[in-house]
Amino acid sequence: MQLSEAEWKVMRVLWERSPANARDVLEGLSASTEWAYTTTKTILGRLVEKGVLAEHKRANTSFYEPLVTRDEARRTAVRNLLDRAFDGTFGSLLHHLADGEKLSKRDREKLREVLDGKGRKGAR
Amino acid sequence: MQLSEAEWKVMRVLWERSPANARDVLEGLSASTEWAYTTTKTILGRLVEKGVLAEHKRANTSFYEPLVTRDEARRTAVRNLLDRAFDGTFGSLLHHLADGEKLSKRDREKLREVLDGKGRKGAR
DNA sequence: GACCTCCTGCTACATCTGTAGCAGATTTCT
DNA sequence: AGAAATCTGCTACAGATGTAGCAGGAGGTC
Repeated sequence: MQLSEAEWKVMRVLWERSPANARDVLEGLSASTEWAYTTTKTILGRLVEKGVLAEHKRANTSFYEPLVTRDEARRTAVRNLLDRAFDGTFGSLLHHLADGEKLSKRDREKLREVLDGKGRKGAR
Repeated sequence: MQLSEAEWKVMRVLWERSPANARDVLEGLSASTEWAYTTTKTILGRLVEKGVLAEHKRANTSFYEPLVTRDEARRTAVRNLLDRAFDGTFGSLLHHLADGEKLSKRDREKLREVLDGKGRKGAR
């Protein structure tokens, strides 16, 4: 399930604190975005339609909750990038990242670290 | 400059062999796509408009040539993914890749290799 | 020179995405 | 209860994207 830019914004908030209503999301976004309340609602609606969010009402208000984890969404996004721009292979992306992108010393260290298995969490 | 799915497809062909005309591109795509000739033309036109391709005519036919390198386009695409889905930081993506994604032994080796600076080309 | 083929420029149109307004129902405050 | 604040469901609309048709001009063929 591909997410659009605006959808990512909303999801980011909901992965932070979930069940949340539209008002909560709008506030959670306030740093990065200046949306009308209804804009938030529209995106939330589309996400529900896409099956990415669950919606349940309490009183007259809808509360939303992710049905996919952030990691799943990320995986999909990476997969998509791979297919579009990197021959569909990790190798290609990895090479690009490590070779071309301006990784900071920190990033390199960090990456080496995870590669070495430190910081591994529940090896999938 | 963000490229759409269809635009990537066309660019892929042109990065392989440019200058090429619409017919060439269509043929270069034939493996992955079953487009009408005019579809190819439309995308080519949009890419020219976006300033991603140069177009010059010989006789009554247009030939196209990339104005951005594949690497530049990839960089932009990665940056975009980062911003959408990974807090805008490499660290986040790297961690996701190394930790979560199912990297093959080969990929891990390769990654470590590039990290170590082997296979470095033109260390910008 | 007539004809067939191919190319271009323009137009079209459905879907997706970003953004938001409006009206009516519901809740809350006083 | 009446007013004020909210929420929801629907509608709208412009720009991007995917996909392609059509008509007229240019070039090659016999």
